[in-house]
Order: sequence, then structure tokens, then C-alpha cells
Amino acid sequence: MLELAILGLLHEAPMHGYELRKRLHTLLGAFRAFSYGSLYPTLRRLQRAGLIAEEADVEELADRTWGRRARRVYRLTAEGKERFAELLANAGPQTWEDDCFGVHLAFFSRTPADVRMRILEGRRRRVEERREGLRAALARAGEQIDRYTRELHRMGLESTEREVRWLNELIAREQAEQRDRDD
Amino acid sequence: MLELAILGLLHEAPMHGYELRKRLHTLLGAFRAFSYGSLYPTLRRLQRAGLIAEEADVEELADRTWGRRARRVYRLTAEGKERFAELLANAGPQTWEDDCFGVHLAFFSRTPADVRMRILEGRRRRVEERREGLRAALARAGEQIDRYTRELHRMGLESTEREVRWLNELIAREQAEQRDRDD
DNA sequence: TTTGGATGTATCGGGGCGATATAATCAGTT
DNA sequence: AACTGATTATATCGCCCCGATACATCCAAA
Repeated sequence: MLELAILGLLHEAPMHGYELRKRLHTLLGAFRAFSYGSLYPTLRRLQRAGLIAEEADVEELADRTWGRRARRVYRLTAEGKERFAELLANAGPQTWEDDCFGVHLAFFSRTPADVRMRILEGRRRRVEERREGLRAALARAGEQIDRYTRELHRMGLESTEREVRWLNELIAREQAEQRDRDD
Repeated sequence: MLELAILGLLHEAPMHGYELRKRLHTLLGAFRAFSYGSLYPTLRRLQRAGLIAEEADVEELADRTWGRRARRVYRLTAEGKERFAELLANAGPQTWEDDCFGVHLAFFSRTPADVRMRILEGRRRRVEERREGLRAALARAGEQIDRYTRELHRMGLESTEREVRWLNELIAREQAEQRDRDD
């Protein structure tokens, strides 16, 4: 997931870890925040896998004689680009995708229309499932269950209902654009 | 977190892993779903730590001569009870508690009023922070940012706003009950 | 001048996840 | 009577990610 995010961001420009994390943070708006504890090891991994490469240490100093601070700038390789597309292509109705959804959405403008559709519909299906589960839980228990638990379920139900409506709008918009494109 | 959930549930009755998972699922309403891949190892860990103990294999068969299926039933020990209270007592405004919140709420009826308050207010503070971050992101970018990202932020902002309102209600209710108790 | 806050990289232990294997029970079907 | 699939039940594997922490530099304000 972090892999997807990193590869996606590096499409824009080469970056070092710290900057990646900041961009990630503003991009995902705390919908999903990654920590350095996963970022740096992942960068290493991607580098070893040849998906990203360390930029030849940019000079950019000229006036600084006492050696610029260590700063690993990474750029996307051709393999990395391929891998990104591949990750997107395989994105779909898998359960795992649930946490991924925010990241996927953040890179939608770089995602083919059909894949966008698959992702949106997959998400909707899973949220609907959760919604039904919550409805069942609320109906089943009636009065007997714990007050706080019911409150939790109520809140969860509302959230899922709202998200389904939101997804429906997004999907409708996608379809409209698809129609326009076909004309 | 799973530890808290397990110890909390075992207050009701001794249970085996599979049942714990089911109860957990209905209790948390898919707000948070634990997998067997964490459940069973955690049970082992808690047993080794002496917080739970394996019930002497219940007979309960009488008519079945061909040996009931393997089934590890666990019960809460005195140390486990202590540990549960301790975990609750230390629950508060830590960042980590964010994922924990649902689990905490699910055991609120077993939680002292002052700790409940701390948990609710801690959660509110963190959600408010996220809300402000999203507001800033939406204001800052104006028109330039990606359409889908903005949609993500819009949705996030709405959700956080709703949750803050919800938390305010819960907190107000707690305070009202506190007042009643004082009379 | 010192203090504090960004910037910047890195590691550690541990918790949780999805996938998967295995196997017995039970209900319904054919 | 045999078959089939769903449910019950425990367990392990590798991987991803997290929070905490350490360390170092740079910059601005007090």
C-alpha cells in the first residue's frame, strides 16, 4: 500500500523520504498516515527491487563547502512505472483493498477509467456488506444489548450509509463521463 | 488491543477462540474485525502470561464416545482481571488509542466514569485535529488540487465533523448522568 | 547564546493481516 | 447411502505497518 503511494508520488518528481511523507500526509489528509517506521524500510525495499533508484547526489550546493546533509533522493525507474500500473490493474474487489481505498482514490487521475470503476464498485460492495451487518446487529438485539455498543453500531450504520451514497455519486459521475466520452 | 478485547469478553464467560471471534465481530459490528491470524497467537501469549487459563477440557459429551473435537476453552484469571482494569486506566489521550477507540467504547459499561470521560475527550481532540487538517487542506488548495483528492478530503471532513458532533452528544450525556449521580 | 522547532534518516520490537492448511461436524440433496 | 457444501475449530507463515526512539543538522527567535 505504501508501495503504491510511493510509486504514485514519484511520478511527479524525484523526492527524498521526508518530503514523500509530507506530500503523502497532505494528499491523504490524515485519511491514512504513514510513519517513518514503514516509510524508510519500504524505500530500501523498493530500491533493492529496482523500482526506484537513488538520484546521483544532487550538488545544488555551490556555496556550502562543509558538505550538505545526507539526503537520499529517489526517482522512479521504468520498472517502477510498470509496477505501479500493474498494482492498479490488479486493484479491485479484494477484501484487502479496504484500507487501500483512500490511496487508490488519491491516484485516480492516473488510473484507467475501467479500473476506477472496479475499485469504486468493489468498495461499495464491501461497505454495503458492512452496512447490512450493522443493520442486522441493530435489529437483532433490540433492547438487550449494551447501550454503548448500540451507539457504536448506530454511528457505524450512519457512516456506512453516507459512504454508500457518496460512492453512488462518484460512480454516477464516472458513468456520465464515460457516456460523454463515447459521444 | 486484541488483548483488551479478549480480556473484556472473557469477563462474561469462558470461551474458545472461534466463539471469541464471533462475539467480537458482532460486538464491534465490523468497526474493527480481528483475524484468526492474530487471535490464536494472542491467546497463546495471554495464556503464557498467565492472564487467561485453559479450562480443564469440559466433558459435556456423555453420548459421544468417539472423542469430542479439540477445543481450547479459556477463562479469565485474577491477573487477567487486574490487567484489564490496568489497560483501561491507562487509556487516554494517547495517539495510539485512535484505532482502539471502538474496542474501548464496546467495554464502556465496565469502565469507570472518569476513564470514560478521558477516552471520549481524547478521541474528540484527535478527531478535531484531523478535521482542522482537512479544512486547511481544502482551503489551501482551492482549485488546483486533484479532483478525486478533493472529493476524498470533502468526505473526510464531513465524517470528522459528524463524529465530533456525535462525541459531543456522548460527552454531554455522560456529564448529565454524572450530575444525576451527584444529586 | 541557548533553546526550540523544523528537517532528515534510520532501527527495533511487536501487533495485526491475509492466505492457507487441516479436519471434523452437520444439513440438505441426490 | 454417498455426496456436497457450509459451519465449526485450531494453527502457522510471511509481510506490512506502527509507535517509540535515537541521532544529527539547520534555522530563527528569545
